[in-house]
Amino acid sequence: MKAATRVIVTQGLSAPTATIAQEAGISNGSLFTYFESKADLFNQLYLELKAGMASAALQGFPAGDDFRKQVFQLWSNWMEWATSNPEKRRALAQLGVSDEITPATRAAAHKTMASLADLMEQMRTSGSLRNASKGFAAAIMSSLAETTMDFMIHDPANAKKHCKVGFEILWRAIT
Amino acid sequence: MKAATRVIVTQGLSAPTATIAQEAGISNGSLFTYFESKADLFNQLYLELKAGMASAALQGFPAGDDFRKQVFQLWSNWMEWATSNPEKRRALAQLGVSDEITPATRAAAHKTMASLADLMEQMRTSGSLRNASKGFAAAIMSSLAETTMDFMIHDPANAKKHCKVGFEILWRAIT
DNA sequence: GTAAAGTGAGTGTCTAGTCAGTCATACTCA
DNA sequence: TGAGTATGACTGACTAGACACTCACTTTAC
Repeated sequence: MKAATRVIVTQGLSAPTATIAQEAGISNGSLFTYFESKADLFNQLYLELKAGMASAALQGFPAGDDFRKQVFQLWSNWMEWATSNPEKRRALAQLGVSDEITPATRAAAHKTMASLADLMEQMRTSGSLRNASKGFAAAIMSSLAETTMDFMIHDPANAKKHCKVGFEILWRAIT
Repeated sequence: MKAATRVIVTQGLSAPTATIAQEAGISNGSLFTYFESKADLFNQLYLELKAGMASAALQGFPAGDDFRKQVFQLWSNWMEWATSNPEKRRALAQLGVSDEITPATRAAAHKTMASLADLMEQMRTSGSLRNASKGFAAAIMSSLAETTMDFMIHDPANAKKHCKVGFEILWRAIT
């Protein structure tokens, strides 16, 4: 999985399986004893990365704290994950738009993010996004997060600032 | 270009050039008298689609009107373009993440959107996004627009509502 | 001694791009 | 007027290369 992530980042999804195998230190043949096909590898990887991202975002979530602090904690965790795992994020971006990823895999990935979705839903209903539909509100929040991550990674010198500004935009959108 | 757009939407960027040629009603060989390579075709198409999108967004821009109305006009135009050209948008999304599109093409595309960027910059400096960097603010606005488009296309029954809600979120973000 | 894991050359398939030749068109001039 | 001719668009069979996946065989682990 790590090897595939690295190779996808540098060569894209059309990278030969042989390259992935080499990067993993195994033969091309061996790869197919672990994964039925290249598409299967991609689907499993997508699922693993999504699950890892969600669990990182929810790490050490403060239960009783006030709402703004909770949301900020979530935001910080998410940004922390993104900045310390830029490769995973880039690979995920590529996999996400690939048509090799089956609807079933996407559905499974969505399930692993259920807690995250619940929290977003809570944010939506409690503020000015309440007129937005559930999915739309979640998508808006995700896209604000994704855009902020892009800029933190692309411009690390101002990462802290981007993180804060991004959060303020989110907060103004949801309250 | 139209044929390529249609084929990319249904088959992705890995569609054979022969399929694109067939869709255009010409032979595979002919295609290469108009485009040096498959990548060249993709780059030209990307540029054309981006330019078309920008010009559609700026169509009939009201010069003297009050600022909120101006921004809303821009927003409406953009959403109108997206909903009446879902194929172009989907093709653009695929091309945008492809590594066949050269940095030079991306730069040229950026240039064709200069007026749009100017307007976004005006929005940024005049409101609460003034703490955000220029690029970051523009990216946030674009991603709000893109997400809204996605939902308008995906859920046409509520398109009008999504359009309005999306604009309100943008307006709250920039004022 | 045996089962499991690993190997990598080989196979079948796919496709971008080529090129030798066809065909439609516009123009010339007897 | 229309046969001849030049031009360049168009054609599609073909080539060369790439790559996912297989399988007969080797190595390792216990």
